Amino acid sequence: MGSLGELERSVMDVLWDAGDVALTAYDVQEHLEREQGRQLAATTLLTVLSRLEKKGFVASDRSARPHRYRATASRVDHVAELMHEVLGDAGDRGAVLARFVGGVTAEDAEVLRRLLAGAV
Amino acid sequence: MGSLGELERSVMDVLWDAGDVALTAYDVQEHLEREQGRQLAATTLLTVLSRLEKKGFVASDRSARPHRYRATASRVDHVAELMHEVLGDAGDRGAVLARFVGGVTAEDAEVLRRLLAGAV
DNA sequence: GCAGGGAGTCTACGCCGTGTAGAAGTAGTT
DNA sequence: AACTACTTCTACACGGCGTAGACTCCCTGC
Repeated sequence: MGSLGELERSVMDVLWDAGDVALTAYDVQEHLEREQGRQLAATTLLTVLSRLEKKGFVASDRSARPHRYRATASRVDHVAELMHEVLGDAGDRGAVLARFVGGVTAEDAEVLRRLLAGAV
Repeated sequence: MGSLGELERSVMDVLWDAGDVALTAYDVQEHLEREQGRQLAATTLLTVLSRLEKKGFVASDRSARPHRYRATASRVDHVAELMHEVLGDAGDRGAVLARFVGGVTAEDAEVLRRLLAGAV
């Protein structure tokens, strides 16, 4: 579906790093300030979080007074899904996989081998 | 690097399908008309081709009078690279690969197994 | 060598997504 | 009821992309 802008991605990173803990917009604001030295108005984060929610990337708990937000999927899930999406409109899947595997590090190849072995 | 818009992607598809044959803007125009029923001005295609060239997706031969354009990389290369790019900013590569492999079809898994076996 | 015409580039415009935030509204606390 | 913390609404600028007209250039035939 929708892709992520640069600030949106930063916000998602904060939420993803928080794991299952739902954060408030102010938490996110603080994290960005601390980790990136980026000073943003609270309303900016609220807006971004709303947009992310509309896109389905975050869910919110509006019963808590400072609303709390959490990512709907983990970063791992998100990235893996992106990979599938990309592979999806590839044409020749086999060829793409070959090229993909060809460019992968030795460790990654080993990981893949193990994963595929388990699935027999 | 840069991503592709919707028309840009269509144009790339035409070029990719053409393989090594370099096409003119008018060829592309005709293909889009025929395959998608999409009527576009020639200048539109010229503009898009220029932008694609600036982004590095196509190369042009300007000695031929109707300039000829070809894709710099195959679709397969492009898609595989995208997959690597995505995997790149993943955080936990192993976890992503696991999730990725988990969602792959049986045939794809078989293909991967074969590819990885060969690389031993 | 010059005119005509096909082809390419320049410029432009509208739309939409995104970053950014103030103003205005709402609700909980005292 | 008022104060205040929080949220939503509205807004604006900017850049990418779809789209193409206007303008320019260069080759070919006379």
